[in-house]
Amino acid sequence: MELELSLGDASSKPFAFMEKAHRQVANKGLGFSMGLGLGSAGRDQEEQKIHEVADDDDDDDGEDDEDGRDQRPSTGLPLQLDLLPLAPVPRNQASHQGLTWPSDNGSSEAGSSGNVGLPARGLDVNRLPSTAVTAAAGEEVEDGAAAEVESSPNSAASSFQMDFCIYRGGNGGTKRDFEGGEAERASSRASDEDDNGLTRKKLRLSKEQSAFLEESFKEHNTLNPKQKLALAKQLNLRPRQVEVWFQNRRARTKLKQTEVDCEYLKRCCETLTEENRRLHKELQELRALKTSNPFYMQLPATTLTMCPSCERVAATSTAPSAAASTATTATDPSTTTTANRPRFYPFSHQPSGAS
DNA sequence: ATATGTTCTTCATTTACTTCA
DNA sequence: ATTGAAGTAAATGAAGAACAT
Repeated sequence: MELELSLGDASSKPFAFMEKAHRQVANKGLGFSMGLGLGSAGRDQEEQKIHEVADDDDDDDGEDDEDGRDQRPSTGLPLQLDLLPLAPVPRNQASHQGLTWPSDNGSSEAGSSGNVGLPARGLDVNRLPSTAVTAAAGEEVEDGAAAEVESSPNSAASSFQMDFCIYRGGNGGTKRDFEGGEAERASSRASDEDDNGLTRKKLRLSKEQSAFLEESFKEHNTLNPKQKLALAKQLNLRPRQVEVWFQNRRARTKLKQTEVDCEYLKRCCETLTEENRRLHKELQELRALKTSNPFYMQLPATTLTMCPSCERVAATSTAPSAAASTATTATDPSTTTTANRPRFYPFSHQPSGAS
């Protein structure tokens, strides 16, 4: 039995303790290992682990690796519902997880999937009317890529774009209905932006836009530039909005994971407390045994040892003479205790390999 | 090898907006 | 109908890493 609480430096060997724990569990079901890495190491994997299952099937196709930076082998991390931050993932790590994202050829593929049965109603709450967009194109100083999208030949007429118009529709339960409120809000936003660029207007994404982004996020939690542009085009958003949405989404995922981690650690703490209580009790019993048996009184030290064969824990002790001789010659007690000292095994058998 | 600039990411924070009492 | 607190999520800016030159 081994109690291991690892704090920090989870990046050095991320799964060492997990392997140990799994071995022990497999052996006798008594192993308990707990790893806790604190710090920034491996924060990226939290999200990745969450989606690893979904992404596993796609790891090989690599259709999104055209820009070269995203080409890297699969990490092959084991699927674990553990809470252990892993080693840091290289940038754009998620890109290799292989989603079938739009490529250069006009993104019609993604567009067809992107339509997801949503009706095109020709009003976008997050975009100015096409004429206004044209007029305001010069004002898009925030994101040069947005202008690129707008000016792209592919974007002309937006035959494949999703046109979102429902503002938190359905049971989202806003007080405003679409027919009146949305058009008004959209136009009012446009006028606000036109009035002064200083007032930051937060553009609420529609339910459909959020759902589509959510689906995309399930496939990948990060975007490469092409994916970002394609998504933006599909959703009729600025690329910067898509990027920000993914950033915030990753933050939410991490926050949720942190909550789960806290819950898990709480349970682990309770378990360890209970284990500690049990070990204290066991220690008291052993001390009582020691005082009641004069044989043990002559031994210089009593330690708990696990039998390598049966892995039962028992008290072992060194013989006085042997202990004295090693004490005079040994430079490193930790190495001499097991290597040189004759051992007393209180088990019913002699463990294999024991001298 | 080193310095510099660019791009991208995460993180903490701000702020617009919604919901509810 | 109004208001203010609380919650949510979009947006911002700083800092750092990776990469190219």
